[in-house]
Amino acid sequence: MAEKRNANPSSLGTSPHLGEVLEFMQLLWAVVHEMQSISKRMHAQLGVTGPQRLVIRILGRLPGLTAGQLAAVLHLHPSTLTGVLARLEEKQILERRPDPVDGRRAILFLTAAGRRFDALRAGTVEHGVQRALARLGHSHTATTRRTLRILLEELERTS
Amino acid sequence: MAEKRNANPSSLGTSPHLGEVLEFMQLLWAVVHEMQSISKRMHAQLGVTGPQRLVIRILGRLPGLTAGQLAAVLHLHPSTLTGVLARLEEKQILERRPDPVDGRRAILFLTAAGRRFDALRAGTVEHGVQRALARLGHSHTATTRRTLRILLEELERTS
DNA sequence: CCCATGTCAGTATCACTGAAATAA
DNA sequence: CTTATTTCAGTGGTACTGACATGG
Repeated sequence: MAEKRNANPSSLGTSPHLGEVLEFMQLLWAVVHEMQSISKRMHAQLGVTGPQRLVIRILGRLPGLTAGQLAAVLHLHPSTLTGVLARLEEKQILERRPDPVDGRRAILFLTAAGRRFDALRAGTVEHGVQRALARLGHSHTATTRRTLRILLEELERTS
Repeated sequence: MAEKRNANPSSLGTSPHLGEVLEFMQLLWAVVHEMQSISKRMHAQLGVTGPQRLVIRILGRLPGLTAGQLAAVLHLHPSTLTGVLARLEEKQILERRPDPVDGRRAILFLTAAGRRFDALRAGTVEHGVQRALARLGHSHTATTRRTLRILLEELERTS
C-alpha cells in the first residue's frame, strides 16, 4: 500500500498538461488541504485544531483582546469566531470576561491550561511552517510573506 | 500598568508583536480561510465549490482519470473524494463509468454541463489567483511555486 | 487467501446568512 | 432611535477513521 505513494509524480503531481494557473491552483489547494489535514490530526492527538491553536497563540501574545479585534486579526466573520471560542471555553483553555468599560464586549484571556497549549510545538502546523521557513532562509521568507499578502489581497478582491 | 496600548488599530493586521513564524501562520491561515470563503460564495452563486471546480478543471484537461488517480493529483483521501464526486454527479456535471479493464475502478468524464463549468472564470478562486500571478510577474510566479512546494513538503512531514 | 479500489457510516470543525439580544 | 458588538439557529461542504463490498 506504500507502493501507491505516487510512483511517478512527474506525470500527475506536476503534470505539464495543466497550464500555469491551473497548476498553481492545484498547489494552492493542496496546501490548504494539508493545513486542514494537520489540523484534524492535531485535534485527535492534542485536542485542539489549527485555527483554535492560532487563537491560543495570538491571545498568548496579546491578552485582553476583544472578540471583534480577534476576528479582525484572523480575517474571520464574528459569528464564525463565536463557535471557535465556545469550543475553547468548553475545554477551559480560554476565559471570556465582560469588558468593564463596554458591556457589549467580551475580552479574552488564556487559562493556565491555555498557556500550556501556547507552549506546545511538536505535531503542530507551526512546526512544519517553521521547518519550511528555516529551509527557505530569511530573505526568501520575507519575499514569500510579501507574495502571500499580494495573493490575499487579490483573493479578497474576488467578491 | 496604565499603559495605553491603543496604538493604530490597523497595526493589528500586521502586528509587530507576533514574531516571524506566528505572523507567517496568521497570513497562511488567512489565505486558507479566504479560499474557503470564496469557495462558499461560489457555491451560492455558481453552484459549485472551489474543490469541486478544481476537479472539473482537471477532468477537463485529463478526461478518463480513475477516482484513485484523481485523489492522488488532489492529495485527497479517497473517501473524501467520494463525497465530492457524488455531489458533482448529482448535479449532472460529471459522469462515472465502470472501467472496462478493471471492474473495481470508475473512470470519470465531464458531461456537457460540466464542460460549461470548466469554461467559467468570473467569480472563481482562479480568477483571483490569475490576477495575483499577473501582478507578481513570471519570475516571481516561478519562485512562489517553488516556495509553496517546499511548504507543502514540510507540512506533509508533520505526521 | 490476500491485496487493491472504492464506497459507506459516523463524527467533528469551519464558514457563512440572517435574525435577535443587549448595550452604547 | 440608531448603531455597534456579539451570540444563536440553521445549512452545507470538507476531511477523516474504520468497516465493508467487490474485483484482480
